[in-house]
Parts: sequence; C-alpha cells; structure tokens
Amino acid sequence: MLHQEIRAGEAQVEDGGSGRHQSGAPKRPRLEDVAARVGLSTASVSLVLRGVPGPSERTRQRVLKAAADLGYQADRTASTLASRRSRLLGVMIDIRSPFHAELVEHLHTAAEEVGYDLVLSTLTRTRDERTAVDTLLAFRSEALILLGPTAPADALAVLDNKAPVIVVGRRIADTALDVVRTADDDGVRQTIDHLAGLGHREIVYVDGGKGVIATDRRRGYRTAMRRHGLGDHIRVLAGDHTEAAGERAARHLLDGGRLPTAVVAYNDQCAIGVLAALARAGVAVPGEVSVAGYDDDTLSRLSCFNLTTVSQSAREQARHAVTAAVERLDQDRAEPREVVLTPRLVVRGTTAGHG
Amino acid sequence: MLHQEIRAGEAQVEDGGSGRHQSGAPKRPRLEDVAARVGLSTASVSLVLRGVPGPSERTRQRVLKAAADLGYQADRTASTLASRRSRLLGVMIDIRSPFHAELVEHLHTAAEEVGYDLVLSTLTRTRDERTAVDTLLAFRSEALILLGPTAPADALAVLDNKAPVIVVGRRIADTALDVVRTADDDGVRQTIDHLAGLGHREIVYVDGGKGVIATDRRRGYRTAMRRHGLGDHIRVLAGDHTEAAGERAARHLLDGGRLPTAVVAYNDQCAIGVLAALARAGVAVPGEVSVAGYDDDTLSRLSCFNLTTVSQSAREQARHAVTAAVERLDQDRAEPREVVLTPRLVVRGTTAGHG
DNA sequence: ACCAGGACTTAAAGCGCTTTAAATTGTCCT
DNA sequence: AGGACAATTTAAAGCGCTTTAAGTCCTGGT
Repeated sequence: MLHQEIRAGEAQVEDGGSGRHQSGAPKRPRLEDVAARVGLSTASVSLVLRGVPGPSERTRQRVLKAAADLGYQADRTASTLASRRSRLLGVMIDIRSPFHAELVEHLHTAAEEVGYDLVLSTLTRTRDERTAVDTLLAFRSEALILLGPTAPADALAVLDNKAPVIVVGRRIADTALDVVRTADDDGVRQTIDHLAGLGHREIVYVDGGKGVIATDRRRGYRTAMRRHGLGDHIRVLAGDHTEAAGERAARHLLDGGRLPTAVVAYNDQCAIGVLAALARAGVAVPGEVSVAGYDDDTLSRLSCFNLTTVSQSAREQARHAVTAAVERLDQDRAEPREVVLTPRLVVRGTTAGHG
Repeated sequence: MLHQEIRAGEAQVEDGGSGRHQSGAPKRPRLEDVAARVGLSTASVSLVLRGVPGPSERTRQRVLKAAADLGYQADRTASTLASRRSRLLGVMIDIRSPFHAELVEHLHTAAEEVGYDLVLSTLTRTRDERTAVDTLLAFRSEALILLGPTAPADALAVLDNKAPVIVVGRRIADTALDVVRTADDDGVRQTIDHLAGLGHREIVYVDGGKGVIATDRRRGYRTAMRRHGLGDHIRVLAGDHTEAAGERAARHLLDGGRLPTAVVAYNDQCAIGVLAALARAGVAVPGEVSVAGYDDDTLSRLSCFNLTTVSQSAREQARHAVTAAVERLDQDRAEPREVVLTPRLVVRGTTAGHG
C-alpha cells in the first residue's frame, strides 16, 4: 500500500527540514532537482520520465534512480499546462448510487488502459449538475462522461461544445451526443419471457414514474406481454423508484383480493418494497407470487432477498464510454454514436414456475 | 442545471468555429480574452474575478459582464500553478460505501464554506490506497482526508510529510496525525444500555473480526455488560462485517437450543444476516428476539428491516475533518488533534421490551 | 501652480512542466 | 584528418494564471 512512500521520507533529509511544520513544509522535489542531481537538463529528465524515446539507456537509468531517490512525482497541474493536455476524463456521478460505483470502478481500469486518468465530481443534495460539470471543466477534463444526467438534451448539446460529452445510461433523442446505455425495454422483455416461460400469465408491472428509463421499461413490459399473447393481462400499477412505492403497490394488490402470479418492478428498490409487503402478508415468494426487479443492485444480491433482476453490464458500459471518449479525443471521430447494450437477466430465488 | 451554459454557446460565434469538430475545438476563453474585451490588463481582470479589493466599481462591472459574455471560467491548473495554492482537499474514499457517500456530501458543503474544493479518489478492487493517494497528491491537494484508511500508522505518518493527513473513522495509536472518529465502544454501550433498560439480560454479540473498530465495539459490549451486572451473560460469537457472518451466527444460536433475548451485531450488514436467519426460522423480531446493528447504513433504514442501529454522525465528522485541515493549512496548527465524537443510538423497530 | 497621497492599473516575473529547434557529441567513412 | 550523419542533449519559449513592485491619474491642500 503506502509503504513505498518511505523512500520519499528519506529524501526529506536532504531538504534540511525534518518536520512538516518546523521551517515550512519541505517542498516537493521538482524536475529541476532531479536534473541537478544527475547533472542533466530538465528537458532530458522530462523525456525519460515520460518514456519518450530519445535519451540513452545510461541516462534513462540514472534519471530513474534519481527520481526514485527523491521521491519525485510530477506535478499534474504543470504538466497539463505545458502540454496543453490533461489526459483527464471528467466523470459526473451520484456518489450514492451503487451502480455508479460499479461503473466508476470499471471506468478506472478502462481509462488506465488507454493512458487517461479520471476526475470524479459528484452530485449531492446541494450540488447540482452544473456545479459538478463546472468542476470537471475547471480541471480541464478533456471529455465528460456523465452518468445518468438529468439535464435537458439541449443543455448537454451546448456543453458538448466545451468538451465531448458521453452520456451513460440515459436515452437522448436525436442529438449529436455520444450515448452508451442498455436497452431497458429489452431487459423487461427478458424478465417477462422468463416468467411466461415458467407458466405465468398474470404478470403485473409496478411502474417507475416519469422519465425516459421508466418509459422504456414500461414499454418493454407491454410489448412483451402482447407478444406472449397476454395483452389482456397487462396491468401497470403506479409507482416510482422507491421501496415505499413497491410496498404501496403490493398492498394495493393484496387489498384487491386476487393476487397476480408475478410482479415485475421498475427497479430493485421498488421490488424489495413489494417483497416486504408480501412477506408481511404471509404470501410466499416465489411459492405463490414471483417477483423480479431491475438493476442488479447490491440489495438484490443480499441473501435475504436473493432477487431475480436485470443486470446492466457496468463493465461493458464503462468500456464503451471510455472508448467513445478516446475516439473523440485521439481519433477525431466526429459523428455521434449511440451504443445500446443488451442487459442480462439474472435469475435468482424470487421467481419460480407456476401452473 | 446546465441551462446557463447556453451563454457560453453564444460566445462560440466569435470564434468563427461553429462545430466542435470542424476547425478544431473552439478554444476556451482565457483571461487575456476577457482583458482585451474590456481594454484592461489581465492583472485587473484577475483581481476582479477573484474578488480581491482594488479595482474600481466601474471596472468590476465591466469585467464581470465581459467574463459572463465570454463564458469565461478560470483554468484551475494555471491558477494553482501561479498562486502556489490549489485550495484543494484530497479525499480518499471507498466509492461503494454508503457511509463514505454521506461523508463526502458533508465534506463538500463544509469545504465550500471555507473556500476549498474537493478532489475525490476512490479505492476499487484494482486501485489501492497508494494509487489513490498519489492521485490526490498529483493534483496538488493541500491536505489529505482519508476515510477509513487501512495503511499502517507509520506509512500514514510518512505521508503526512507531504501534506497534512486527516484520518477519518479509524483509531490510530500515538502518531502525530489528526484523527476524527466516533467512539465505537460508546456506540455499543448505548445499545446495551438501551436493551438492558428494556429488560434484556441475555444479550449476545456477533463479532466483527479483527481490526481496531471491531476491537473497540467488542470492548464496548463487554464493558457495558459488566456495568449492568450482566458479566455472566457475556457471549461473543465469531463473525465479520458480512451478511453471511450474521446468518451463520444466528443459525448457530438457533441450533444451540435456547435463544438469547437480544443480539447485537458488529454492523448493519451482519445484523441483517441475523434478521434473515431468524425470519427464516420463524422467530419473531422484536417479539422473541431483539436485534441491533451499527452504522445506520442505508440498509437499516429500509422499512422491511427498520433496524435499531448506531449512527456515526457523518455531518459532524465531515465538518471536523475539514476544520482540522484548514487549521493545519491556514492557521498553522502543529500539534496533532484527535476528535472523538459520540455516536448516537437510533432506535427503530427491531428492539423491544423483554421481561 | 505644485506636490503629497490615495485610488487604480499594469508590466513583468514567475509557477513547474513540455516541446521544438538547435547545439553538441560520437561514429564511421573515405 | 575531415566531414557527414545519427544519436543525444539542451536552451528557450511558452501554457494561463497570480502577484508584486512600479507606474499613472486624480484630488486637495497650500
């Protein structure tokens, strides 16, 4: 982990200052210090440290050693300024979303592979998208990867003039933006196929409210139901993305007398609300009623839920987002591209045969 | 949200280039552009934009307008380089932790109040603490706020030579580092007090494994039990921070014949495992057995769990962390400081009277 | 009129690096 | 030995801002 840092600690001695707060913080070594140590110009040192071909092997070795001895670490701000490139991809996230967490993880590895770094800026209750994006821009991000932005399409289009924008996880109608997302309707279709295959016919859908995603998923439900000849059983209950909505919907069903044999919810949170309400009413899942969610949320994996759900292939989306950014930045692709991935149904324990 | 960006869009016209990818990206306006527009020097513009007193009101207004017209936004990298200050606090997080998410939220507001910005660097499966911290340093963070670091104390101490380190959420024995944390033993003590007050005597504790935090909580349990004269009932079951561990522990209790009247778990994840196992065995909670966790995790708030737990006052910890950093940076405090906050018991629905 | 002093402005020198053109060194022929 | 050419190395000019010392202009006072 941090152990290697000790090398840098030794270097402090050279600086004369032992304690940080004694005679001011010991200045971090600069390129010049490394250069002086090996008796070369800063230009050569810079070349070596960046792995640019040119310097002789002997020079290379000496510089590397000197840099290591001093615990030298390039100053990003200066490099960025001088090279006119930050090699930074700005990523806007909602730090509370487990799914975003997963995306970030993969974005990191994908970016690293192509020599870019990430700078994260999160939304919070008091930090809106504009602020978050401005921060990314202030850091000179070369491209903006926005996870689930809610800003209107035209605002995003304007933003795109400052730096290529890659929208992840949200459908955007006819703009020149790059978009990476999964086919939400297809995810629900797979769920319905799965349930229908198990013999279910009365499959209720708990809606996710307004928003493109909710719309797509709802459409997926309707279309799939019809395709299975279950058009007459289509039944959409109002809901949203919360657990509370799921409970409400389930209670509604319970109060209604006859229960459907399966409930598909807009997302996992909502599905869990359904599960909770059913459990409280003593309805066996998946014995009497099957339940499915969407998102493959961390929640759904908890053994106490073990929810059948739809996974959005975070890894693939992350890779495509980074690729899109790199194509814009290094291969001057000009035409926008939309990558629509197919989600994957994850069958767990809340769905079972019926009939 | 992003709507205001449109102003910047208009400015593009001046640049001659309409499309981003036509004749190269339209360069973002520089200080010089703003200065030229109002016929002043860049020095004056800089002064105005930073709110430094000096420029006349007339100048101030004109500069502000010009900057707005151009959609000017200062380049952080250049400012940092020139001023030798980044006014950046580096924050190391585990992006998958809901608790860290909460801390970050409050860190943002606390930092903003004192004129600092945050730069986040997360741990992932393939990104260790060293990498995360190096990134923060490369951005020239002036101080490092590390959320739950696992690096050994001496490594952290060395790091502290590069920039003041503030450790959050972890106890560190005698170092010169600033630490902000909550009293873990006290949190468990409060839980035990609560349960004992409800008449419980047989209170089992499911352990959290090794690590300072687990140690503190376990100690809190033991001490509190003794204080209530329940020393004979002390019973610690092996476990860790996972749901699986909770289930295992609960099954062990179920197999053991007589159940305790209350189970206190190392954390919420673990507590939820306990809940799941008990539910599966048909044991009523809190009817027959009361259960409590620790962390006030998002999970614990789900209505289907509604778990009694201990909250770590994220807001307070965040504020103290930022304050500590600012004291180091702007008020040259040299003596290390440890802030130990008192956690707060959050009584929900899994604990009830007994006896 | 003339000058001190206040109110503004600005020229210019960096910050720590990258990059390009030019200089230096070394090598190999003839 | 002299020169061409390749291999290295480096001087120097920035990158876009901040900052400080040094102006420039007025205002009044005398």
